[in-house]
Amino acid sequence: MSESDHTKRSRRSSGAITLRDVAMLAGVAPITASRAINTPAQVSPDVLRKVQEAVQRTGYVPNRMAGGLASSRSRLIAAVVPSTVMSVFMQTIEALNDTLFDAGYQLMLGQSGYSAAREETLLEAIIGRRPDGIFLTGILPPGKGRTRLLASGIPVVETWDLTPTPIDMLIGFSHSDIGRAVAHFLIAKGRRRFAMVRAEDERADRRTVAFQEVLAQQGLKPAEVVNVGASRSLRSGRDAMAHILSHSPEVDAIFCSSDLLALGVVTEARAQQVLIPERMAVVGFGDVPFVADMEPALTTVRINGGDIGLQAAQFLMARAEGRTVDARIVDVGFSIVERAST
Amino acid sequence: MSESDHTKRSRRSSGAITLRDVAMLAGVAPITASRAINTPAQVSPDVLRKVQEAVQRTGYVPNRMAGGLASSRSRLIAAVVPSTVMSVFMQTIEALNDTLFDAGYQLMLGQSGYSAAREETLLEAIIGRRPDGIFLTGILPPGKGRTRLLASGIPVVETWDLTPTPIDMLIGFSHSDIGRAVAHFLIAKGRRRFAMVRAEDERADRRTVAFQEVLAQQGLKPAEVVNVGASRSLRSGRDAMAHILSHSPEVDAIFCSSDLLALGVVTEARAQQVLIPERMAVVGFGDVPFVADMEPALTTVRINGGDIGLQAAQFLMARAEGRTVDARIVDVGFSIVERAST
DNA sequence: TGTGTCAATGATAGCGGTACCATGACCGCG
DNA sequence: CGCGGTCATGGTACCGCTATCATTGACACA
Repeated sequence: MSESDHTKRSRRSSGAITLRDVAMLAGVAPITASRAINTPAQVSPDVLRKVQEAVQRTGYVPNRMAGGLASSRSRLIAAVVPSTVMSVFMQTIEALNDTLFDAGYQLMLGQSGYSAAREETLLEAIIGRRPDGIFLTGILPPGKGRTRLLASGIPVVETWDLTPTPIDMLIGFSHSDIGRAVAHFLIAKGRRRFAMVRAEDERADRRTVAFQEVLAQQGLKPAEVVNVGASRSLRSGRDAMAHILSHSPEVDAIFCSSDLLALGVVTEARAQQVLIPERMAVVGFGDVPFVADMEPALTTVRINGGDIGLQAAQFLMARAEGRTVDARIVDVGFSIVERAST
Repeated sequence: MSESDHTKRSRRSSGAITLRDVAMLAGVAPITASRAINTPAQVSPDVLRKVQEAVQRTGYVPNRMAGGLASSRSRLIAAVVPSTVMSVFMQTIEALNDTLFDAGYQLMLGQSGYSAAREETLLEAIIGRRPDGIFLTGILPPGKGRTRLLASGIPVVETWDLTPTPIDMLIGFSHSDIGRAVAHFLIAKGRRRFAMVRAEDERADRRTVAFQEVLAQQGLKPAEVVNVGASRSLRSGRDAMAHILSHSPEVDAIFCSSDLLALGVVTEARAQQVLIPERMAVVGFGDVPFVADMEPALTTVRINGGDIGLQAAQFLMARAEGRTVDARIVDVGFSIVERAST
């Protein structure tokens, strides 16, 4: 009845409420309290009620680090993205996170910053947490990181790309196909002199190469390529467009490696009174939410980023729970959304 | 010398390499291996070398769940954002993550989705991981979540707002001040009939109220307020602008609650041949990276989001490491960046 | 009445690390 | 030469939870 009738805690204890406290209050063994919380069907209604009451009264929040350590299931999923700001990947991450959260998983986010060295450190940090699954944007090239990941045995989903040799699972689409499809699309529209505005990125590379191949097959001149490097801003798009207009005035169609760059191209075009689509067709990439309502509305390559996130979450959770995933490689495809800029 | 001269592992073991394995290979006790890895200064050069070699050979990655459990330091920081897609907060999150990562911390991301119920569940999930710190965008209103957070004893930083009664630490700015400042700014520019385009959000509320107060003080008519609800898209901005133009044609200045809405307003203006800034001044909020290069460049309220993330990271790490933070409330202020839209 | 089955509960032994304390070697010093 | 102090290393006991196996009692059935 006094304020000090509880046993003294060990010096090492963090002092927080533990399952033991709840069990004591409910008058059951810790393991029974654990069952009442995690698998209520396994305990009697009476015990269940008492434990729930004790949880309420104490404000107990289970320590998931301890639980994870004991059960080898962290209920943590790690995601690696190159960047978070204004990135097409965020729709995927949002869908991933939503799906995971509703199923009781937590998301750990890591930024690789488009740098291989950083990615390696990041992977090590991630593996250290023993997540139940790892989500990667893009494909991990062979190297130490890939080896480590393989050795860790953690389920992995690579996304936003296609390869016959994924680490584990894969949900993506073919960048080469996109390059080809856009080339055919623009040629069918009557365009003949092309330019590309692209960031430094291996996937943009493959779109570029495929795009150029189609031009060559059709006996057209290769596209003028402006590489804006790591700077994926609207400004870079504007600068690239200014460069194209002054150095290659004959160009009548531009394929950009992101919607933001395309927005820059369109913006510069307007500033210089270049009519879109009359004099210049512009195609973006990503179909981020706002490009449909721009003026002119942007023609772009639509990727269902949310779907990638959703499926990735389901795959990873399935594997975390011991189920098998049969379709390990999923091609979600893409579509060219034709709007006013072409 | 054979392939089976190692002791059999317990049935429960995950089978991964543990510190014990490394220690055995190096011929030292586990605790010594631990020291070699975590506090190399405490061991002899000889032992250090042997342990490092063993780590290399085995590909050992420490289990941070176990470490965290034993030391009560998870090296995990949780961040709560309303949304990740096209959000002004992502610059803050990027800076937060970068700073934390370089110091060996990992970021856990949670999306509250602008919903109080979800935020509560989220907080519980977060506390269960025993992070060393929690980053919140916005201020947590009194309620169960706040109580729980307080009870958990975990360092908390609230951000992007100001209050005299934070849970713990606070890095932000005054939304009322912004509302007032923008009102004065536009009045000084000669504008007299105002409108506001805003999303449903308590902080936007306070900017609105303060804005209206100034108008009242100056004997001006209250601003027309268009509330776009939860939809923060460019489309909503366009629709709101269309509504204003048809219902309140006398309006000559609009303050938007986000840059994206402002972009919508500007877009609709152009579509309807409404001259900006001649006939209509537009002010945004956030100064996201691309609005400076739009046409016309957007006048907006600049918040140094990166700085908030950086400082928040430093505060949380300081507290996680037992140091004290003296300035618990930091006002990072804001500025009105005047560009071509006013 | 014996016994097999099943549901509910409990005891025990870890999961993989680290805090804490103990030990022994070595050193300098009075 | 004895003593205290420092350094490197090790032993032990946890951190807070769950897997695994054991126990108990109720009940059905022969």
